[in-house]
Amino acid sequence: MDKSPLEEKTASLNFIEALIEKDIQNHKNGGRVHTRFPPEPNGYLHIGHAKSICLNFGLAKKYNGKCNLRFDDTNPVKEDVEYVDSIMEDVRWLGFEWNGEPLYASDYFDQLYVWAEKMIVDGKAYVDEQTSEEIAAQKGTPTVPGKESPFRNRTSQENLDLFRRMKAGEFNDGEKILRAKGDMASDNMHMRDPIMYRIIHKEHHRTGDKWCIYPMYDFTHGQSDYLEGITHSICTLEFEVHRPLYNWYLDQLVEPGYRPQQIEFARLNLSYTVMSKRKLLELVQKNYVSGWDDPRMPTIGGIRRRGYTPEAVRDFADRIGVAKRDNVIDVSLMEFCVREDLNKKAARLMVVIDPVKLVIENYPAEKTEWVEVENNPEDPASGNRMMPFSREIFIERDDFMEEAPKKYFRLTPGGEVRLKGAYIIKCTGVKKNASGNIIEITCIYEPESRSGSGTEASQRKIKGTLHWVDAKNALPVEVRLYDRLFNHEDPGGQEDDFKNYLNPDSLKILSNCMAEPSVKTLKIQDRVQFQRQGYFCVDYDSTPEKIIFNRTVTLKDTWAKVAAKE
RNA sequence: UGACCCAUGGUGUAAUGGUAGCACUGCUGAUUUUGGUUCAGCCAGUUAAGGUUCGAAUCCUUAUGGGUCAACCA
Repeated sequence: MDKSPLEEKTASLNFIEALIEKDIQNHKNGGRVHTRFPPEPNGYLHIGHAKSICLNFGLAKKYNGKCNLRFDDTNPVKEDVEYVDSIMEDVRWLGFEWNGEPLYASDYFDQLYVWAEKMIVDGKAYVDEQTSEEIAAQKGTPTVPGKESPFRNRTSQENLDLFRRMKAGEFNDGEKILRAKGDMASDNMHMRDPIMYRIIHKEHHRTGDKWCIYPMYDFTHGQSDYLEGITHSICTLEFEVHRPLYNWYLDQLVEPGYRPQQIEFARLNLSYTVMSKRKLLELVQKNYVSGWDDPRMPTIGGIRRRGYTPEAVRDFADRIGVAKRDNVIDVSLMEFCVREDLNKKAARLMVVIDPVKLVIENYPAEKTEWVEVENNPEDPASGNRMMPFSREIFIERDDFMEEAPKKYFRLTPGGEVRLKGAYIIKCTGVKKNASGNIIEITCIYEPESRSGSGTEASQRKIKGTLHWVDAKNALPVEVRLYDRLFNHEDPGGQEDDFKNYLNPDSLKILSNCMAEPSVKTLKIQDRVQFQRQGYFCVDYDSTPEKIIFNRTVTLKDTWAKVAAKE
């Protein structure tokens, strides 16, 4: 039986959970927990949003509460339905289902308008008709107090009339705005007569041409939370300074009592990538990547296409924790999470990425036999499969060296190696072309050494085991080797352009890889392990004629480290 | 030269006045028909100085460092 979260004293809580548990114990809001994920539909979601999604939906789940999906769509200039659909897809892919229908801040435009008029009638808001430059100039700076607008003391009647005419479309964009009467000397810039409404003659993706005035974020978010009965309104640190305004608007508009509480946490930063919408957009627009879902992008679409599982992403979100201090998570933690998940789930396959032909001289020319190999040693239920084996096979070019360092235990001239699932072979020579490149390796095999035969020869201890593919039955496939997009830990935080730190080797396309015949049964997005190499998934571009794999992540490679040191 | 927020190993995160722990990374070693997995172990931390206290990572003060705030963006 699951214990209630409140009884689980053993697990430590993050500061938001601690706060929520205190609220539940104090029976605040009747002990309800209701969160929301409030994206603006003006771009694609990235791994930072995934942290927020896991947090908000995860909290609701943990405390038997609800989590709304609410699109913060108050600016028709930037927003589009295209994004709404992709955001819903991403949230669902991560494995979460929102409470009821998707909600929209634009659903509350009528109520917000009523509230705006109330502010005017109460003498707490006024119509300003200065230019944005004038307003900015008189707003002061964080260290210099602002000055009051010359339009600040109009009568309520005049303000109401002007505001209604704004709504009626009598003015052009930017001609007039509605401002709240805050405090132009406040240390908090957001309290210096914040703008409530602006004129935008633009069709809205949901309300069409009903409105030509649109509320600002600050005049929308808290009220939306209030209307939805949100208890804990979780957002990132940069909204901390907005909190006084968030609370102030509600205090002006609604009866004392229930209030949603804004709580801020530190956004996710990941090493070796950029997260800002602007920079990601630039990568797409200038074709440094193939699109928003390029497998190198930190977007949820990119991560999905790369082959990450939702489970791995959720586990990652769990492990990075939630706190208020700025942080940079090492991307190797994310790689760890996906390896750990895929190790349990991914079927093993033999694929030779950089093939070189190997001929077994003492193996009959016409013979093909079938050998049995495990699908996944970590999952006995996954069973075994048969692979063809014959005189000519492909092995990895890296798995042979004419002059090898001491700890190299793959194939060398005169050396022995085991072909996984098949026989022990011994190298007898190499053939090279005119330019000195190896074109063929020759070996002899030990006929008694077949794997699983139980013979003494088959049980001999051999240091190296290679993956291989039967040449006659090999299927050529394309493999896209992805690596980190940037070769600097913090490409966005440098003096010069972040694009100077793009990793030139972030994508290598190899089109002559040789796969075992069973790859034919794979479908788009299937995830597998290429034995000894890494985890791969079948790309969207794949067709039955041309199978294409994306490398999700390499296997940990102890040898690569040793070799690099030599 | 203002207000607010933050400060624990390389990274991230716990310890809620009472033994500084966990994970990732890195490094050893064992096991292994994946140089994978698994297992065992190691390196490494409370920004500083005062104060309160029997006792401080935790509370207070100051300093230092980092972050946020001056869109008719969210």
